[in-house]
Amino acid sequence: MSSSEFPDKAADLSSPAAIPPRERIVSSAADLFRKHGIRGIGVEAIAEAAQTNKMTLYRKFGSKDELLCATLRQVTQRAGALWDELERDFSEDAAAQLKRWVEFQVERLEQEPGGCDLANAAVELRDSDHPAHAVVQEFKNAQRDRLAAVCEAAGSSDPQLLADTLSLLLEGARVSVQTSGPEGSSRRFRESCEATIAAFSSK
Amino acid sequence: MSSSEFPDKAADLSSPAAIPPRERIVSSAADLFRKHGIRGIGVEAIAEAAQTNKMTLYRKFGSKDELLCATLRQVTQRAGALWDELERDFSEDAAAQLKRWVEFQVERLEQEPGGCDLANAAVELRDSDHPAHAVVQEFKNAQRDRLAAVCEAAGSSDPQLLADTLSLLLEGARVSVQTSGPEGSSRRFRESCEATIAAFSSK
DNA sequence: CATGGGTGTGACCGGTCGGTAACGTTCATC
DNA sequence: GATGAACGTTACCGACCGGTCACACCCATG
Repeated sequence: MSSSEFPDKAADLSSPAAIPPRERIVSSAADLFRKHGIRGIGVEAIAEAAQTNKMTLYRKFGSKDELLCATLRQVTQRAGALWDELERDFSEDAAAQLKRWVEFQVERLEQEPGGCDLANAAVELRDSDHPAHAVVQEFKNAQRDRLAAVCEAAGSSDPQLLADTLSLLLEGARVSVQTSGPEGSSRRFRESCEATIAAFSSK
Repeated sequence: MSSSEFPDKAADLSSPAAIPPRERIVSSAADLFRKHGIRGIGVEAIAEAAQTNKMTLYRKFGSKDELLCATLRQVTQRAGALWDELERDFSEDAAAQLKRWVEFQVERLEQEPGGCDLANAAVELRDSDHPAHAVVQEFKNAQRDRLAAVCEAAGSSDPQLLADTLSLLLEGARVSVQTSGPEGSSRRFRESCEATIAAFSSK
């Protein structure tokens, strides 16, 4: 503790730079929860990963559960933003929008082999009274409704059932990646969706 | 430690009676893992639930991970036995077999709102090197293959894809129960399956 | 320069966890 | 009745956990 007090400022990319500690904590928490599970990581490790300490973490978030809910809410917001971006790319052809949605989910499936953070959290927290469950449930139903709107616009024979079916396929694919590996049923998620959409195409 | 050494033998139903301690431990472990998650329950509580103690638990199973694998293997065997039973009930009409499979899964969905123990374990244990992952993966792929055999017999247009699609629907339904509640997409699992099967019916 | 809010530091608390050691007990077998 | 395997009991270990306390620090504002 004497000379050269800031050894590798070059490696301090994007961490204590301009981003306020609260956001750093949420980002680190999301990352570590994803890697190790909620019960598998301690608050101290989260604080260190965020280049801060446990005390400031507890000043921003009253408890680990609160921090968890905050990270889940960030995940839902990010997912919502991706939806918005996707819809901006939508062509006017409503049928093409559904195919675009499928492609989008295929990409996420390949790029995020850890599955859905929200679903994983809900599975890990068996206690359905946990506040995180409300966040997850609200988000999942919202996602389904947005998808149903697309199905409706595409003029399928039974838009609600199509949305539910595609939702189940997606949820199943994102967990199958974890249970059966990348060579499991999730590998054919795209074809499953296409066959389903074709089956529901009106007249 | 003096008189009345066996206070309530009447309540000792099915526990220390004739069932050997090893099976009792596995059963209790399966039950408690299901209720509280793997990381959410301690070995001591498992031993007590099995009407035994930690020491004998560790004499039968070298570690908590070993015990977990043993319980997961029991789950796979039980599921395999249910499959066998289901196939014995199969009518000769191959198409009816698929409908029977759907009904069977609908029942499980309603009776076991906790989802699939294997999938839940895989989600909770993020570390893919954990030995439990091998048990889960092998089982999931075996289940898919058995389903594919039924699809093949039913003479659908693309039996493999149908099996993968139904697998995804099932996996999705079993996790959606936990993420979206019983009023989520899993509510229409039966109709999703029926529509899918209809779409794949050959000519 | 004084103030005060946001932040860092380290020690600490009570509790729980997975796992082990040592010793006692039961009970069937020879 | 001796033997030995299987099981029970208690205490203990080291590690880690979520959460708190007291105190020092930095820095912008007045």
